[in-house]
Amino acid sequence: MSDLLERLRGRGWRMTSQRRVVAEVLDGDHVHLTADEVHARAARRLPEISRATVYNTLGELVTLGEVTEVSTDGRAKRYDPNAHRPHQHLVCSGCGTIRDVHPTGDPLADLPADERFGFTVSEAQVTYRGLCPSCT
Amino acid sequence: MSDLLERLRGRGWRMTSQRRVVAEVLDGDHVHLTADEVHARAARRLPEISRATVYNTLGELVTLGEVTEVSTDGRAKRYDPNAHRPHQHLVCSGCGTIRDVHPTGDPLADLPADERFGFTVSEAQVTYRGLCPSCT
DNA sequence: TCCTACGATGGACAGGTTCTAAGTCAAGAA
DNA sequence: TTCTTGACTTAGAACCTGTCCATCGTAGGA
Repeated sequence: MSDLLERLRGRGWRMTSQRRVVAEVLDGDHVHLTADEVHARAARRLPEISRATVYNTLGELVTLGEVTEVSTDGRAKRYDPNAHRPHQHLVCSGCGTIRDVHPTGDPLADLPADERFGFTVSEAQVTYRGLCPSCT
Repeated sequence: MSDLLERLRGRGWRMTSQRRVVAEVLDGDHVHLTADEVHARAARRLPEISRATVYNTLGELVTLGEVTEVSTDGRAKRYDPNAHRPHQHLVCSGCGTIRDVHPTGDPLADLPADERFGFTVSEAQVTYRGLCPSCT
């Protein structure tokens, strides 16, 4: 977990108590938290942390490539700290639970040149949807 | 384009001028409009149409399976009138343009049983991201 | 033509996120 | 160590998207 803090420091990040707490929250359980959940967990350790700071910090972490944004429904974005190992997401249509999954094959290879319309395609995100065991 | 109106009438839809205009807007250019853009275009023909009506009508069209919702970023949902031919989306990270694409292969088949965690997986959405010719 | 249930209206409201102006502090310089 | 400064944080307002509600209007059958 200090890995992340080390990397951030190495990139010249000014280390404040707020940023440290946000980074530690994300680096803890590898679940997919909303900004509000991150704020709630951070506030347990640093009660006066403001929402704006959480949003700012999350935005910076995304820019730095340390976490990725996941927006599976139209509701709040979720933040995925597992940005270094490529993976896709499996979402329960019932309760919204998200799991990281690792499909075989490369979806990028499945998009023929004549379906790219001159785009420089760099990424393929796959979202699997279904019902989890408890919602079935 | 009257196809859509015919189908809706056939399903017992009560045809009002508002619903007609919304359906026609969607059935016009096959682009992916936000609810607000649909409202703006509809209002060019029927200035007093309200936002609530546009949201209601779009929601009904989604329920009927005539259009699908697409949320590629965390921002406004977009409405895709091309609901009858299965396809995926190619999104420009620069300007947000969305194109329908038809990859080969079936992403559902690429998710092994031991990566399904007991879920009943029913659908796989693929979002390709990159830069369009004008944003490159 | 008349009725009436279904649809439309607009304004309030709510959740999520971004912006702003003012105050605070980490970290390099002296 | 103390000073300095610009980057960071804060609270709250503002904004955007979407939903809800009470009331009014009208499509379409009798």
